[in-house]
Amino acid sequence: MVKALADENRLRIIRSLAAGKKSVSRIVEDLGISQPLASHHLKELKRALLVTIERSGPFVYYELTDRRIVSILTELNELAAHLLATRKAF
Amino acid sequence: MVKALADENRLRIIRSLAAGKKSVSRIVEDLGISQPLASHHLKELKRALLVTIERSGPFVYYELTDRRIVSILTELNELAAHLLATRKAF
DNA sequence: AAAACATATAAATATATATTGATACGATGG
DNA sequence: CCATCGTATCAATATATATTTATATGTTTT
Repeated sequence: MVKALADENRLRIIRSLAAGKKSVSRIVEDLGISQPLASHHLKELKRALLVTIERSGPFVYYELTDRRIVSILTELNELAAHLLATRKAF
Repeated sequence: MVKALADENRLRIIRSLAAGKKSVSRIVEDLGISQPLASHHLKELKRALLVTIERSGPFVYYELTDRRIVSILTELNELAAHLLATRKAF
């Protein structure tokens, strides 16, 4: 699960999905990445159970399985900011 | 930072350090990994500001910079357990 | 059924990261 | 000062993962 989070593009996808359910093409234009790349990362997120799928016509909508992931990532972000701000040296 | 967490051995090191400051050799025997490998992972954790160093004679003690990382990892673990328990299919 | 669109998969490549084995460095005790 | 112990670094290798390009699959519309 942590590995699924350890990628810039997947974190961006999660951040994008925090606003709600989205189709693949919507994610593609939101992030400005190629469609196969988006598909690949969505597959990884799904494998980690972080997102769920919903088909509707030709569209496939992805949605966060559990919004707790967003708050956990927020905590991690705050911790990182704090560590950066208070570190002694580079 | 998430990348620093995305490794089995590094998670084990953090779990081990949750009990308190430890020397490299202590970590090596705790985890049963080679000394260079432990050194390598400790370096990564340090790079991510997750651990701090303290030298004492020939020993180098590593310590968690901030214990919040432990609770965040606990939350992640609980979320993972929950997602696994409630998933619809494999 | 053909065309158009949305998404997924496959193959190829590139890149990053983990691991091992050998060795260097630094501190300590004899 | 030499030997030893703890730790770090280096080089080599293995493995995993991201990215791209091309193509396949499935759905809708006409």
